[in-house]
Amino acid sequence: MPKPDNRPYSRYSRDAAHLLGRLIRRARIQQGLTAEALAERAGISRGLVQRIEKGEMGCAIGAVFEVAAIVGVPLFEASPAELASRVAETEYTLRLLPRSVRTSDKDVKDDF
Amino acid sequence: MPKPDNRPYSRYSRDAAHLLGRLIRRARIQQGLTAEALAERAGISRGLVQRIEKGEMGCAIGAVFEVAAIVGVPLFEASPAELASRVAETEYTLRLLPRSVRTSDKDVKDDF
DNA sequence: TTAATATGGTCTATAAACTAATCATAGATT
DNA sequence: AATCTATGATTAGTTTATAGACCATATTAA
Repeated sequence: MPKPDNRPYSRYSRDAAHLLGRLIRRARIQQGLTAEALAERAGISRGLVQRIEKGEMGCAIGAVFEVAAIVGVPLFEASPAELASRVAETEYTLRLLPRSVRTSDKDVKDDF
Repeated sequence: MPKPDNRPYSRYSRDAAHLLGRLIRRARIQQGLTAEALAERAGISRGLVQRIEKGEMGCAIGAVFEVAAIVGVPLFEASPAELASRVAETEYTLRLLPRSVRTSDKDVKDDF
């Protein structure tokens, strides 16, 4: 089951997708860009742009991020250089961690 | 064409997806969570968790954001409350903008 | 008000994601 | 070193997203 749209999504992830969609839409309109024009630049259909701007959970993250990049919505509040830097940094700390996890269940830490 | 993985993605969007995947993987391992255990909690398959952690562009944004939320990777560097606040704020400024865009092509502003 | 067009919605065909199962390997624990 | 298990990868089958065309409506500009 590929996670149908009526199933359990947390409010946090839904809010995040929704916010991203609205930020994209706002940026597009502020730049006087047509939904169709944006779709062309991103190499996707106008219908997909609409779904992205609505924050639908089924859209491919590649399409969403690409559109965001085109209209200038920053991802991770980071510039291109900062993004690359964080990728490298995360890649490094990841190498210091165990590559496999022992027990199946442990403590959860979703507080932030 | 739903944007096949060999096609033109900007470096920025690819870096963003890649970073998110690695952040998720790091958080999961730090919490001693098995890929399978994480998949169960998110209601998706283990294979999808693997693809998400690799930063593949075809994954549904809902699945990616949900997994991120579960392991505690902040989206938009924001807490749940901040996220909701930004949604409302964006929704508001969006209402002040024209609902439809006139000309097809205008100036692009992807500098940040 | 009228004309032009951007948007929103719906439909069908196609491409792709996703699941589930399996296998091989690497890693961790005793 | 030996055992147990998590991970990585592959395959086939199912479900879904996406493209593309279309129509109706709303919005903008003249």
